[in-house]
Amino acid sequence: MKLTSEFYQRPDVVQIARDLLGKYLYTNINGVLTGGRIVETEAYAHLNDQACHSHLGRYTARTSIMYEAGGVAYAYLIYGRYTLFNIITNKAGKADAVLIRGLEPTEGIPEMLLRRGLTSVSSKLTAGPGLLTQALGITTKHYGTDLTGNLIWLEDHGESVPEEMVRTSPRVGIDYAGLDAALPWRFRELGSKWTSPAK
DNA sequence: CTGCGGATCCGCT
DNA sequence: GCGGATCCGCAGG
Repeated sequence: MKLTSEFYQRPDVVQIARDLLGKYLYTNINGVLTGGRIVETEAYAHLNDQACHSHLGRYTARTSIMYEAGGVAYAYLIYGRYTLFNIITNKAGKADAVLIRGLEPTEGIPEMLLRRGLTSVSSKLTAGPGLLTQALGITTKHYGTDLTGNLIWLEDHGESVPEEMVRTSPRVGIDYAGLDAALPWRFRELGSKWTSPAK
């Protein structure tokens, strides 16, 4: 069943990031259904989380959508090249977000391969926040899309992810066959800035 | 108006 | 392991 606004509007963004593991993300772009199972997410908390775009509490062209009630898409361009897809959570005015970092492809694989310019399924298909958006056809045009609608949405298939498989906070992920690259190389603590790899 | 740096990925060494 | 690609949001003057 489709996730509802009640799911997205809960106050604990880390818990939502955790709960999103094992859920399914779908798009229906130009009549083509594509989707996959979520295996890695990352929580961004509104105030006092220096890695979060809304952490200063400012309302700008890019961050305005973050202040809407949970259940809308925040998509933005990074490095002039990749679109990243976030789910806005919490109540209106509480600008939390969850970045979707990794998917296990399940639906519309031929179309996703086409969009990615690949010929066979591998970790190159959807193991990374900038890769899965390309596979799903998500662009910055989808900024603000209602996730309870029929363009981009999430489903609960009743699958549970055992706690011992989960690495957590604020980045949460599970290991699984075929997408080893989904798991991280760098972390930050919730509330901190990014730790630059080499700079 | 200008300048800077980024929630990334890929290819080359 | 490292640099480059290639936009744009945002801050500062």
